[in-house]
Amino acid sequence: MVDISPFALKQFQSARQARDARFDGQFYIAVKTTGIFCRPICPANLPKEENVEYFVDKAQALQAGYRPCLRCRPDSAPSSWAWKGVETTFLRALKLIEQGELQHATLAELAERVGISDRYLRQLFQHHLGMAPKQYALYHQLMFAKQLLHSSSMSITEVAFASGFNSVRRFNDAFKQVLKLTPSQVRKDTESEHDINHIDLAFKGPLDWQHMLDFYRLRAIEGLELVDELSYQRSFKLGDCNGWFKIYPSKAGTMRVEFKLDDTRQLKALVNQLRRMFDLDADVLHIEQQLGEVAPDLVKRSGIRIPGVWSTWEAGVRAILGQQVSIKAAIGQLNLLASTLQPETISHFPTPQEVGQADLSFLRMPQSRKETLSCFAQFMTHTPDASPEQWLALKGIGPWTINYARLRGASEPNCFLDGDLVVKKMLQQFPSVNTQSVAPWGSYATFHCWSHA
DNA sequence: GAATTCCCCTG
DNA sequence: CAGGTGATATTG
Repeated sequence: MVDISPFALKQFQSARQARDARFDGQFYIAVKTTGIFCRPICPANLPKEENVEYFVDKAQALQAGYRPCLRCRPDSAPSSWAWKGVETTFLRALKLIEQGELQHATLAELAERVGISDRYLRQLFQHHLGMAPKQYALYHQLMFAKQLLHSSSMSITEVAFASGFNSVRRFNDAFKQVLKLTPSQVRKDTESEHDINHIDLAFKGPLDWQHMLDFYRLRAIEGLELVDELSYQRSFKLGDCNGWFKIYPSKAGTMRVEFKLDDTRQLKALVNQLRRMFDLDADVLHIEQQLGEVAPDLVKRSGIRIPGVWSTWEAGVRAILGQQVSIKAAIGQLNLLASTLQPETISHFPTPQEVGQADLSFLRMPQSRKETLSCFAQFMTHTPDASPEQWLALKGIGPWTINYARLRGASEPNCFLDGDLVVKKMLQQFPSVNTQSVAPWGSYATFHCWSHA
């Protein structure tokens, strides 16, 4: 037994009895009679006190010859889905539904995606919400539709399609049944017509919009992105659909998005994209509190979220062009790339196809880097959904490039760029900060480090 | 609602 | 270690 203070022991004992979730991850309970060790929250029968042994680290328990419990999975990493259990499985499904997953996938597919049976998923919804998943999805679509009726100039038909219905009849029926009004009645009630469509995205907690704008401003591509004092705007291509948006804060806790879309059925996809890009779903207060426990002064300004890039492809290109040069130099090349491939007006970031087919000799950088870019473009043309990890196989793409893409392109929450120059410097000032200690919020730790510079 | 799985205890 | 028990999560 490794030494544990009598005080801590007392705590562990009562925490174990109560299955206190607050102690989850802080210690492990090994049962001598079975040779198995568990987390404090394990639902299994409580072992007798005389049969247990406590460990602060799972490695110690392993070392002592115990095997991890199959129910509470003490071996899985904290913050992994397996660790968090059914509660998060449910929340994950909930989020996917809110993102419109059930509009194009079946319940069975959704269930498989979160790793449980459709039967059990239904049961969970009944338990947590008292309604079926499909019902919840329907409510969401209708709320979305209602907002559009108020805030857009789209026709009722367009609104129906934009909110995931495949027939106007069905849309009208469902709308009337739930909201007790017809869509056109709602439309009539809104005061004035808007010449430009908009939609409001809600978020929780602080959001340092200036920090985000500054970040984008420094890296904006001329003609594609425009960052002014209050807003960010850009043109884009979403699948086959061209579009444009402008985003800025409106009332507290709300971002307003003005948009144009060739195909309004892509609106939900755009919304999902923007929520990721501007990190609107992050629980910032929770994250900052956790980071504050690691290093009290690390969080200098509150509300920092991850400024995302439109796609992992774009993030990859930005990372490659940014290898070993200043931000300014990198943007120069990006501008050159975009304006050369689209001489008249830049309607979107160059696609993998466009870059792959282009002769890149006009770029002013080492030949090897051009080859890397070209090679990356070919790769993304054929396997657009490959995860950044798989890029490692490509010549000229290393961990730094990949981590940057994971951080900004995929908006992964736990990418701590400890290889970054600025971050390295900050680590001397914050000795307690490292990849382990800031997990699972490494990405936020990275940005907080940068904000000190 | 039954069956299965998994854990803990005792002999 | 085998056999028995209780409890929970998950499935068909």
